[in-house]
Amino acid sequence: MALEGDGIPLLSAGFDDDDVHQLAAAKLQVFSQRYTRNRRLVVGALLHCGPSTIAEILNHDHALAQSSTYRSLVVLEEAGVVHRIVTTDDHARFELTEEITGHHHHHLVCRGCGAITDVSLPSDVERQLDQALAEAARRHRFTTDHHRVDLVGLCENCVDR
Amino acid sequence: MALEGDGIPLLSAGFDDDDVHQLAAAKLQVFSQRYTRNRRLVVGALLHCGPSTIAEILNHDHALAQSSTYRSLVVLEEAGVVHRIVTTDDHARFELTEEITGHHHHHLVCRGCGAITDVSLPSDVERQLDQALAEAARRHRFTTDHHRVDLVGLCENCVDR
DNA sequence: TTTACTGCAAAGGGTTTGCAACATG
DNA sequence: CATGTTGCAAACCCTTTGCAGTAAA
Repeated sequence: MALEGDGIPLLSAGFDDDDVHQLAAAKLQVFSQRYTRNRRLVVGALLHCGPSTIAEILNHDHALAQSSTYRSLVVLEEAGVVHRIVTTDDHARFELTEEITGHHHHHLVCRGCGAITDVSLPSDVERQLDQALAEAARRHRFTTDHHRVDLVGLCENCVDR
Repeated sequence: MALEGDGIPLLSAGFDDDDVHQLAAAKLQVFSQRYTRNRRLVVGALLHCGPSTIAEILNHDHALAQSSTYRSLVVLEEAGVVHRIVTTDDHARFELTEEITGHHHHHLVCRGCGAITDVSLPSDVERQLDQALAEAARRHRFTTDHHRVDLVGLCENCVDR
């Protein structure tokens, strides 16, 4: 199983690729959607490559057609299997949702190469932040879906170029 | 002067529109760029409307041509006068930078109408978050430009529709 | 008066969609 | 078999760019 840089498993112990696929299938079923070969390939690519652009997904699996991949991602997003990551502004990136991976995390967004690295914060910081954000939302009568904490900058490879 | 919902002035006391324009002109001058009528109009629109899309800027000032506005925003962004906000995925949004407004803040991003509301967090939360993020970046040898903390959800107007 | 900026219109490029063929339950 | 899914190619739409005319230092 893939391990994250912090030593935190991307998936909790016992979660393997099959579990992810089963969970994805179950989530699609709720929306009366089939877990087809293409959709499985897309999930497989994300499982294998982490946060990826469409181009990276297509490149990882030449069996996938571009338009179908876009359509698969729409369905997978609606079902809560994948999540669209907003980065700087070029290509869209997708990753498996926390509901699938069971792992809350944030992103280091490289403005050089666009790469995204997952990081997690100490749980006490996360908790305090959640409270402060909830309070801010309440003040503005804002209904929160999720929060987004990103660091924008340059990754190790791009910084010395 | 425009006041923020939290009762925190968007600009520190004594800052008025003229100060913003002077500061913008100074920042452009560093890059040998002129603070022209168009660029002033764009800054004026952002000053008046807050985080805005190109369409909103054009709508606010019918004297502005679309292509010129795009070009103005590129120059203003390079000079550190405006900042591109990445939201869900439709149109780009722009706001005046914190260097101009002197006010660190975060965003409530409405996935219904795309509206962006500025909020600020208690300084102790902000400080603790900064430390945790700096530590995460260090672990990954990541060079941070800035952090981004957003709440994604539905604004007051969009929630009951 | 030189250099940078503007505006129109056309091109670019990631994403979406129409439609006929296909596969899955 | 009926319905949902796929793939090709064309359409979309926000954004960028070429170029001739204009304004700013």
